[in-house]
Amino acid sequence: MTDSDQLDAAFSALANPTRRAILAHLLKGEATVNAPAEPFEMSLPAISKHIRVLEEAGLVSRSRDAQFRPCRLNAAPLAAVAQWTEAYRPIWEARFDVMEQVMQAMKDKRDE
Amino acid sequence: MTDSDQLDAAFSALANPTRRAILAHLLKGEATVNAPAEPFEMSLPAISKHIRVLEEAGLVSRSRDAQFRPCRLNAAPLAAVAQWTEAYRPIWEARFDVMEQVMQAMKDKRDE
DNA sequence: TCTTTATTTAACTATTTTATTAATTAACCA
DNA sequence: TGGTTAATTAATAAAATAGTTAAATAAAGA
Repeated sequence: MTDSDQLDAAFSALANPTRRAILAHLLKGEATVNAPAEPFEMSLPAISKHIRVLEEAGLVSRSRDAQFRPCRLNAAPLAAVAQWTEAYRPIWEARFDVMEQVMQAMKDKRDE
Repeated sequence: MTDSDQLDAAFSALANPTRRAILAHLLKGEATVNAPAEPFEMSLPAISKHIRVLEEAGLVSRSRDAQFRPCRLNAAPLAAVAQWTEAYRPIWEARFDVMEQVMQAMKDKRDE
């Protein structure tokens, strides 16, 4: 799997609100399939599949505990995502600078 | 459009290597549809559609210049992406800490 | 052993995504 | 005006995604 494939998998996995919610849930600690399913009006197999997508993207790993399959967060692919976005930071920061300048100019005008 | 919808759109748009390459291309400055198409073995309509996806995610905006439609990068949605990932930074950094500890332990062992 | 709990697999459906080629629109230029 | 360039739309097709319900599997526990 190339770096690009890993980013594909990570970004695709993150492109779904249910999956992002599952990750957020896992920030609080391990959880089984049932646990993160509760807040969603969705069948268990659907949640199970979402978890599999997260697992295949390397965002989640699972162990075995009797009939439970506890998931835990593996944020490593998010480090790659964060690193990728960093290349664009100067652009959006430049934007904010422009916005600040505009706001300053408006303020100056008001205070004339 | 909710915050979540915006993240959906941004992450989906970024989940494709052609689209990420188009963004990378736009880091160097404005470009027309034809320009970022060249390095890809892909038809023009395909590139055109990718640009539309980027546009709908707010990552690109376009103007008009005769028969050209120059695109420019709009990195604002990436600020939201970066912000989203920040919540997970402590997790991956903790991971790296563990890795560092393991490496330190190996070093210590070697130096015994 | 029988039942319950947790989870996955199977089978299916609807929608979306990604690409293609052919045709169309828009604007310049000779 | 007629031709060229740039880009989009239309029509289509294959594959992936996201969900469903029903059935199967795995382990615990009475």
